[in-house]
This record gives sequence, C-alpha cells and structure tokens, in this order.
Amino acid sequence: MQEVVFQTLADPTRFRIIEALRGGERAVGDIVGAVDIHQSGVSRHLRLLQEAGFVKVRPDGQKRLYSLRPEPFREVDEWVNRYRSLWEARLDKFAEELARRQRARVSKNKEKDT
Amino acid sequence: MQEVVFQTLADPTRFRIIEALRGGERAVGDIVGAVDIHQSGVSRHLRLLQEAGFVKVRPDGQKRLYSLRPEPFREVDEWVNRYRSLWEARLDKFAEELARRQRARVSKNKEKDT
DNA sequence: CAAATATATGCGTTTGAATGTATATACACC
DNA sequence: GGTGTATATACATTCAAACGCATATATTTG
Repeated sequence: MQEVVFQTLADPTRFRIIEALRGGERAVGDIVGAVDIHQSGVSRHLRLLQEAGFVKVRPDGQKRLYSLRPEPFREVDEWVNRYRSLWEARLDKFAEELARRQRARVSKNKEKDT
Repeated sequence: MQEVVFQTLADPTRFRIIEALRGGERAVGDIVGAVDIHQSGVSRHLRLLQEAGFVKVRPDGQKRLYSLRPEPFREVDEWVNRYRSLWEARLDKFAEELARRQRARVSKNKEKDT
C-alpha cells in the first residue's frame, strides 16, 4: 500500500472530482462545475490524480476527457481487507455479502448515481 | 463517507501507528518505538486517531493501551465497494475471491503478521 | 491568420498540519 | 510525601500543499 493513495484521497476537492468521475469520463470544464474552486486548481488536482494513478486522460478536440483507473481502488480494497478480521471474523458474513451484492446487481441500472 | 477517514490515513506516521496496532492493543511507549517521531507527537497522533474513531483507549496502571476500532475500516470498505465495478465487472470474480479467502482461512493461524 | 474556447502552468501568498522542546498531569512504588 | 515512570498538552516553528491570478499552450472555427 503506497500512502500516496490515501494522501490523494484526503483532499476534499480531489475526493469530489473522483466522485464526479464515477459516472464516466468528463471534460475539465464539467468538473470545474462540480467543485467550487478555480479552473487552474482543478487542472492541478487532475495532474496529481493522474500521477497517483487515479485517472487517465484522452484528448477530444480541444477538450481533455478524464476517467478513473482501477488500480488505486484495488489497492484500497486490498489494504482494508487486511483489517477485515476487525469487524468480520466469520466468513459466513462474507457469503451473505456476496448474496447481497447479487441482489443489488439486479437493480443495477436504477442506482446510476448514489 | 466522511473525508476525515482518508485525511487520517494520509499521514505516514498515523498510518504506521495503525499498522502497529494490527497486532492488538499497545501502550504508547511501544508505539513510540515503532515510529520515528517524539513521544509527544505520538500522543497527538493517537488523539487524532481517537477523534477520527480509529482507536479506543483503555487505562492499565500508568500505561494507556490503544487498540483499533472497526468503524472507519468499514467505511473505507463500503466506499471502495462503490467503485468496485471499475475493476470487477463480473460477480463470478467475487465468488472466486470468496473461495480464495476460504482457503486462506485454513492457514489463518500461520499468517500472524503479513 | 485572427479570434474564441479549453486546458495547463508559473508565481507568489496563505494556511493548516506536523514536529520538538518543555512542562503538566497521572499513577506506582518506596 | 517523594521519586521515577508513562502519557498528555501548551507553545512556537517549520514546511508542504492548496489556492487565485495571470499567462501560456493547444485546438477549433471563420
């Protein structure tokens, strides 16, 4: 676990940018509309997010479309799993969680933005 | 998801303190030996960790024994699960993961400190 | 080429967080 | 009560990171 992952997530604006990118790729201008700082700040945050592996970018005319990359999320998942025994001693509960997610999958198209 | 969780994890020293507490409750002095800052700094970090819900404390004579609390780890787990579709589209893989963990459970007593 | 749009970057400022030193508080033991 | 040990806190300092402003770079359109 590289601590840069948590350091990246610690900033409220970057956190909001990541949330904004959950719905798919977005242009910088769209992201600026979703957070409350200046465009230059958003560009800087996007560069940091890119350096930390959270986002990739794709040119589209004069726009640049940013989207999420899976790696850092995997890292967070693996890290927190090392602490799973703290609250989930029995693997039965893990099976229950599997069932819960299978049910959730059915209504997947409805949740769109939680 | 409260961003205070990630802000707490972002500091390298706090991160190491949390790792040191994986093995169970520890006195402040033991933790000081595990990180490379002054005792006063460790006490401050422990206060922040307590305020963020990561640790609880139990008096034991003149010592104070700190240990991990599950809640913030649950929060991280729930948060990252919202992004799970990024890297794990098919639930079959989740079932595979379940099987992997069940196998891991068998050799649970050996892993001790990963 | 000129103008408009979209994004990135250089620069200086500000602010919050981490740190060490010194000291205070709490407990144990004699 | 006095001494030693363990932990917490007040205070001042330092430093990194976020920010806005201004400007540079790239792309489209006319």
